Amino acid sequence: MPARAKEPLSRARVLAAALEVADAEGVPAVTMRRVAEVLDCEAMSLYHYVDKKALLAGLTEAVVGEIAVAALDAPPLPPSPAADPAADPAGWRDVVRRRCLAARGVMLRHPWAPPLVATQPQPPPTVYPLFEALVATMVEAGCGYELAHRAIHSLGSMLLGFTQELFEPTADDEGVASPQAEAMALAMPHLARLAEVAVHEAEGTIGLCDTQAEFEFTLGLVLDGLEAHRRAAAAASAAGSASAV
Amino acid sequence: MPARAKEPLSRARVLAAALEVADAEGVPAVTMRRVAEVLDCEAMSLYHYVDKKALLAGLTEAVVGEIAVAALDAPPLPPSPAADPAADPAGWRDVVRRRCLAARGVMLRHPWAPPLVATQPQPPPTVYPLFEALVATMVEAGCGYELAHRAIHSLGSMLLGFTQELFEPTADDEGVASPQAEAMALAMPHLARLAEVAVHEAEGTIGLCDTQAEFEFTLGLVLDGLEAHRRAAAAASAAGSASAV
DNA sequence: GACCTGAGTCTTACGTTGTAAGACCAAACT
DNA sequence: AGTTTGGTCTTACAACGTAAGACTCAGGTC
Repeated sequence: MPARAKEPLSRARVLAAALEVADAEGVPAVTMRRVAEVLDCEAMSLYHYVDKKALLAGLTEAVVGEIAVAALDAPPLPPSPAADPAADPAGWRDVVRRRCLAARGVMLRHPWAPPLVATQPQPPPTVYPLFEALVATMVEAGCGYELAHRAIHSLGSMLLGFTQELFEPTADDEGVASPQAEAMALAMPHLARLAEVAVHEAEGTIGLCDTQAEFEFTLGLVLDGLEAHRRAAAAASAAGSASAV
Repeated sequence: MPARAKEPLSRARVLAAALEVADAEGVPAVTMRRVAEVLDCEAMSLYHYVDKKALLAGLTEAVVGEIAVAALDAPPLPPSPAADPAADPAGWRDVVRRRCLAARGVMLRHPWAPPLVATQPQPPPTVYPLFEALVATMVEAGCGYELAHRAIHSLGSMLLGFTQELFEPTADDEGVASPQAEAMALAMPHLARLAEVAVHEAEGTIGLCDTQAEFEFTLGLVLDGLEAHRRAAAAASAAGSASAV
């Protein structure tokens, strides 16, 4: 599908082409020549806009930007008439949760993204609007800046880490158990039992692990933990001001 | 430091050389020729043991194996005389916590590892002993297999994700604020405020974010959440068996 | 002894990658 | 007209992964 109508090159067009290649053929296929081919020009022409490093950095910028807009579009807070800060102490969790799920949705559409992001020396500036929104939500809900800061770290790392199927025993279970598999099961009784249980439970889902469910579970853990911290801090500060009165 | 006394090649020696190169010069430097140079032989000689893909897979296997032994060595459970299952309901958290911290320690010694692991199609078999130990600890403490399963996912993803400084504003703060930085601060008041607070707090630590502290905080969040689930499940099953009596 | 065999290593060679150097070209100024 | 200049293309090169096959040499067989 190359050969557009020869509109002029630009950094944006180069990055778009790179994204196209990455989505269709994976990051290793993103070479200067391949991208040039998509743009119907020569590889060396791209160097006026990016070299290889900048190309990958731009690609990162693009996905992260996509994540940011998806997360920001997700939930502009339900009606909330004349919202009083600290009036809706629990609602912030739903807002943050939905933003995280939206972000994860984008990651799933670009499964090559997490390792790419992880190799970049700097996070792209396109995350900042999302950070700002998350911090705003949390601070307005009565979490302090420290807690918001930690939340960013926790949630960001979750998002980066929750790509791979750390488990997934190659989907060749319940068939003829190979001798080595049997030996392993003997050596690791708990894992073997776990696999059985998981298989029993997984009736409906594809594969052994429902990664989406795992993600949502961990997300819930983290959000509940943050909320507990918020409440504790709020109680402490209330007690403090009460004793001051 | 090449030119060993010409002991014969072997898969193990090739992998050790690759690890050496990766630690000293990063993953991109791990080329067939570079590894061969360390082993004082020709690149093509390596192909009897690994090709490039297998080399990187073996490297992954090596780090993950290192993680597993470090985590397993960490805490063989404090004395615990004649331990009664479900007698020490909270102690499991410390065991798991120390294992996770040990695992992270290894990751920090090989900062190139997370993106490598994330690009591997399968997790290396060297994780399984660690998984087994973690599941054993949790199950014996009264967590069910489902909860142990989720814990593996949560903790594994944390470990993978918590590498990068998602934040770290290039360490050029408090100097002459560039006009663009000022514009950004205006557009993102909460982030600007957060940065101020973080700087104030970070007196002692290096950089803006104390990633180790963030990791430990999130780890605590997750472990506490898991413990809450364990307790809830234990209470429910106790009530169930009580009503059955 | 001579001979073969096969695992392990090395030589050579090819296609692909990123990119330096500079040629080329059209549009914009002087 | 001539000159400048920003953008594109040609050519070329070093480094990469690896296919093909030649070499080396310890071990077994006659």
